[in-house]
Amino acid sequence: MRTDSGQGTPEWSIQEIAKAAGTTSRTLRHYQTAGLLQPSRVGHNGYRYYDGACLLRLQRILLLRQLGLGLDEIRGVLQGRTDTIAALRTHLEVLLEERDRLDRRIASVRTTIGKSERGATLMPEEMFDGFDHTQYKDEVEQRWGKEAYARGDRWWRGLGEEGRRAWLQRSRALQADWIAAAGSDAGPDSADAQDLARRQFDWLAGANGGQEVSYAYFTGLGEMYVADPRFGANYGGDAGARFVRDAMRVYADRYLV
Amino acid sequence: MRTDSGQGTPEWSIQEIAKAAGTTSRTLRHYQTAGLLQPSRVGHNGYRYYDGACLLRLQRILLLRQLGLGLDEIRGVLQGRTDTIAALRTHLEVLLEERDRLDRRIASVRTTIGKSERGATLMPEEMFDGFDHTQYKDEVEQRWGKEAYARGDRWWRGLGEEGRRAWLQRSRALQADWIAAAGSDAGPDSADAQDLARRQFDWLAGANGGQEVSYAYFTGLGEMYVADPRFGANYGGDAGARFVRDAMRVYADRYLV
DNA sequence: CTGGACCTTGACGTTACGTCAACTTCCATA
DNA sequence: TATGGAAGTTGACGTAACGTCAAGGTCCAG
Repeated sequence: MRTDSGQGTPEWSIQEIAKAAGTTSRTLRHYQTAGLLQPSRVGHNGYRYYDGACLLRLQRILLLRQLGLGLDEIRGVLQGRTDTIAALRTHLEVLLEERDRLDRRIASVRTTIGKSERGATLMPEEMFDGFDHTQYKDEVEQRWGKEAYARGDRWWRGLGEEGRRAWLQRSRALQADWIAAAGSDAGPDSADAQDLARRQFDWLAGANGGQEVSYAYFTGLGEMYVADPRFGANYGGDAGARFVRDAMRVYADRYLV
Repeated sequence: MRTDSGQGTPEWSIQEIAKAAGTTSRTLRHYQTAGLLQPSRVGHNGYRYYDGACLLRLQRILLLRQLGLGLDEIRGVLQGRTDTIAALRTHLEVLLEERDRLDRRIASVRTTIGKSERGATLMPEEMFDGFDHTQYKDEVEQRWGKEAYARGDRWWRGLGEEGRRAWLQRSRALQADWIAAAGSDAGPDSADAQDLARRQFDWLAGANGGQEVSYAYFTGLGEMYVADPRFGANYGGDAGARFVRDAMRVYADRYLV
């Protein structure tokens, strides 16, 4: 138990002080190498000994730790470099942001579970050009008209499991090729880009349920890729979306007049 | 950009598929070593190539990742070992617990900031025998009487900064010694234990503001250490608290009759 | 003197990659 | 054809805060 080093100040072994503070000896060694807490004395055999001041300092460290502060921040506080209240305030903001992220994630998981339960293959809808038919139903109706949505939905449901999978693979392949093409230094009127634009046209023709793809529809869609980041994201972000839009416009001017 | 391996199935390089999916090539290599996603083909030069099926699988992985699932769980889902919905439900519970912990931590940080602002040295009061004078005011009054609380509070405030620090060091030293003694196999009536009981008595006499420490008060306090885990925690938990109580009772029977 | 408890340093594991480092391969251009 | 740059590869370290061996010294009671 307690020993007196001969100078009247009581001191304890590493295990004793660890238990007293409700932690482990490993943690104490860790704090030492981290520069947070030095033993008050080290025996000739290398044993660490701690006194009352150490115990107080340790309590303080553990309090801040349990509030979630990192060892670096705690070191700043202990050295007086940082004000305790300021450190806590900063920390609080981090925690609040963390909770926000967590809340959003929880909501996402919940809706995903809900959708899965309602029979979605999970993610097909998500991937259709960045559109989730169920989630964005209202928006789609507003943007393309009620009739267009219903037609698209019928077509989509009519594809069947296998058909949807194939369709998505084709969509994704097309998007990936767009991204790769945008990364090269070929212009939107290059043969490669125009080939992609043609595939894009065919792809849309297939998706439109037999409805024709007009000049206005085609170029308008291109504009939307740029305007709406949720769409553009599927084509490699802003720069990629612009490339797609330009290539589509060139194609339309050339073949859809 | 895209290449055709000669079998009609389109494929992409590692960078291309990474960009298309909105991630990095490093991540793809990582998923491979993690057993989540193999390239559809590996060139004679070691280059990885991915096809549309890979892209779909990757999208699925990334979706689950962004919901917060770990790679292990995702592997289970992909292999069909785990039901997707079941995995998400389990995950949701983890997230909810996480948020609970976060909420509690946020509350702790907030009250700590509040107390610090109101001039607390931060943690002195916390440590006084597990009591926070401000937080547990009502409880103390109920347990020990209004008068006793006021007297203790006056005494405490009268100590001054330096005095409080010294007092706390003494308290902590005493508690640590109790814990160490409880860990040895000496009984509550051993010389060591009785020496501690005497120090405990002196300590209480000093804290009581000149008020005498009666037999009932001393033994009652010992009982409370066992009954109230918040007190007992300072003496090493339940077993430690029992040891302290027993030693205090022996001491009281011997010297406080 | 000896067994067991306690101490030391050193090093690996944890999570999902980010970030060099060293080296090879591919491809377009001079 | 030589070459320079972009892109590919494997290997390894870093991250936060310790937990958990491993191998070996120290202390103490019987």
